[in-house]
Amino acid sequence: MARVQRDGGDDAAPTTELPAVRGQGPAAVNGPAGAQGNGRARAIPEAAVARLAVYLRVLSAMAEQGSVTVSSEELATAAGVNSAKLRKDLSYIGTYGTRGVGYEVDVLTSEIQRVLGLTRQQNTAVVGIGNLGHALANYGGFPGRGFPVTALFDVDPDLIGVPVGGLPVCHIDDIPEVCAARNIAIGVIATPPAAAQAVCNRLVEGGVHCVLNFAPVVLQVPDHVEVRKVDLAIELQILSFHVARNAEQRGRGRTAAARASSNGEVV
Amino acid sequence: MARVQRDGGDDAAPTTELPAVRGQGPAAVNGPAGAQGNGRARAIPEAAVARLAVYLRVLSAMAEQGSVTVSSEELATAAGVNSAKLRKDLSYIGTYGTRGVGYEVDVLTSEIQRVLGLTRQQNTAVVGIGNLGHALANYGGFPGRGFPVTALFDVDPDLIGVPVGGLPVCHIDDIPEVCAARNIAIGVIATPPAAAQAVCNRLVEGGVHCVLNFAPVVLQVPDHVEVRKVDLAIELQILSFHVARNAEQRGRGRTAAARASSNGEVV
DNA sequence: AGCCGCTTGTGAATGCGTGCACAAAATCCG
DNA sequence: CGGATTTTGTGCACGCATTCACAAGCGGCT
Ligand SMILES: NC(=O)c1ccc[n+]([C@@H]2O[C@H](COP(=O)([O-])OP(=O)(O)OC[C@H]3O[C@@H](n4cnc5c(N)ncnc54)[C@H](O)[C@@H]3O)[C@@H](O)[C@H]2O)c1
Ligand SMILES: NC(=O)c1ccc[n+]([C@@H]2O[C@H](COP(=O)([O-])OP(=O)(O)OC[C@H]3O[C@@H](n4cnc5c(N)ncnc54)[C@H](O)[C@@H]3O)[C@@H](O)[C@H]2O)c1
Repeated sequence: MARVQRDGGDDAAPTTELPAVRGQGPAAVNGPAGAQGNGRARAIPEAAVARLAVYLRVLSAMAEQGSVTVSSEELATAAGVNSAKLRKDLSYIGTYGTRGVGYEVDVLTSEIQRVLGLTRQQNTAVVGIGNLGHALANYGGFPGRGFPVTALFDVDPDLIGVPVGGLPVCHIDDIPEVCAARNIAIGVIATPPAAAQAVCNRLVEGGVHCVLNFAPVVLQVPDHVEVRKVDLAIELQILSFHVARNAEQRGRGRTAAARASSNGEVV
Repeated sequence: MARVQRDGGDDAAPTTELPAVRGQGPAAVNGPAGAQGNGRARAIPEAAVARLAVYLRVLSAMAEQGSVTVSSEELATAAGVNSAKLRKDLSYIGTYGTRGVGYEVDVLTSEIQRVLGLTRQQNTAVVGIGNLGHALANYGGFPGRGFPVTALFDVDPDLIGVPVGGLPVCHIDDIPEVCAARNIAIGVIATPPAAAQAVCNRLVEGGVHCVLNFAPVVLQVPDHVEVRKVDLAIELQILSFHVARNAEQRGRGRTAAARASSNGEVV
């Protein structure tokens, strides 16, 4: 397992340890006895991790554009957040800014990459090479960001062995074996909902600890497996709720608060 | 007042008004004067709205399976959440349970649909008919859940006029006009990142108030427009963080306490 | 060198979300 | 018909997240 290192990482960094997220479990264990032995590393809130990934993308865009330093204000507006929140997020990973000046783009970039574990590539597998699976397998944004797609799986006999995006499709019965052999870290499920749980179980068998699920079902997994789901229908329904809310608000004369233009347009 | 009209159904329900979410704006304006005049309707937390959509899906699966009533415990485990949280979520939309028995599946279904604004279909447009856009246009799960795809747009001359999923592709210059004409409520952006902002602006011109964005950029929109983004690279990076964290934890002997069901929230 | 303006980093306050625990209600059963 | 049983609905407390506000620190300017 060659620890594939990304750009010329200063892997040295002796001071900062890799922090751990803090108790998100029920009844957090922070009793008086809970004081954990590791003196240093502060915890990173889950919500902050998600934003760090956004900052990373904005930073890379700025680097391409030639910027050398950024202020928290600049970076914050580009990322669509409050500047205080941004500074607090960055403070979780260390102190890399210069007061009165801002942050060095490349320093901040590599520090965030380090904390997110992006100095090491994560092999990814896609299961279910249908409409969505094809798009995912062909998408250049994954390998480009350190997530090479190194295995594809499906159950359809017509697909087995066919190369998609340059990689031949394997049969789902081989999931455990192939995942273990190719050191797959992340499994992406793009099968019909009915098959998702079974596929997930196979992935876990193959030693996959992280799953990204596109199928609209709630997966049951052992404690040590992390699942994130992307559910487009739910996203649309949340938007639908806002449509209804806005229509309601527009119906009655609402206090100035939020509205900006809201001129004549009707639903 | 044009209260959101929902189809014929049981509009009776005199008690429950359509509630509004509370301050989600940046720099929320909830100053001391912010006390809103509407006495009754309680606010639904944003997080609860996302979960209601999940409950809805689980409920429809249960209805197909022939269930007539569910207890909060059943529904909660099926949805992957705490039963207390589920009951609290449901309490935001009204009181439809029977103590000692549970909830009637069809009643709960229609009440959640009502609150989410799903009694009315939301016309949806997809912009950028590439790999991802094709998958979205062909996906049956959208029209099946009340989000008919009624417009497709692209800039590629070879695509204009070509039917995809039975619907011909229009040119992006026609976005404002076509969106207004077809009463598009939700716009889905699946273009390359560089084009996303321009496309978004056109959608807003066309009267679209809700946008679902797949392009990895932060969109700038007027206050009255709601944007949700689906960013797969960020999802993978969050998973990557957990890989790194677990590797770290596994390095040292860590107390068992750790993890429970975890995730839940849709990003 | 010393002062000034700018920006970071963070303590503190507030608000929100979550989970617990229990009273209220409704059905079932003796 | 009354009590036992079950399950809802919610008050309450706690912890996380967000935001404010400001001292600390750094560079540049005079
Ligand atoms: N297409 C979209 O835009 C879209 C949007 C949102 C959600 N989804 C979800 O993503 C999933 C895939 O969608 P799709 O449109 O690509 O569907 P699809 O039918 O085009 O593709 C499904 C693929 O999975 C394969 N498959 C079926 N059973 C399998 C199994 N047991 N193991 C492995 N592979 C199996 C099929 O052979 C097929 O290739 C579905 O769950 C769908 O709900 C899709
Ligand atoms: N394919 C995936 O699995 C995937 C995954 C995550 C994110 N994304 C993102 O989704 C977006 C689309 O991805 P894709 O793989 O479908 O790309 P793609 O290149 O296959 O398709 C892009 C489509 O957008 C069209 N287009 C280009 N400029 C346009 C413009 N100005 N207006 C309208 N249409 C325009 C192109 O003609 C093409 O049809 C990208 O932003 C990508 O980063 C894709």
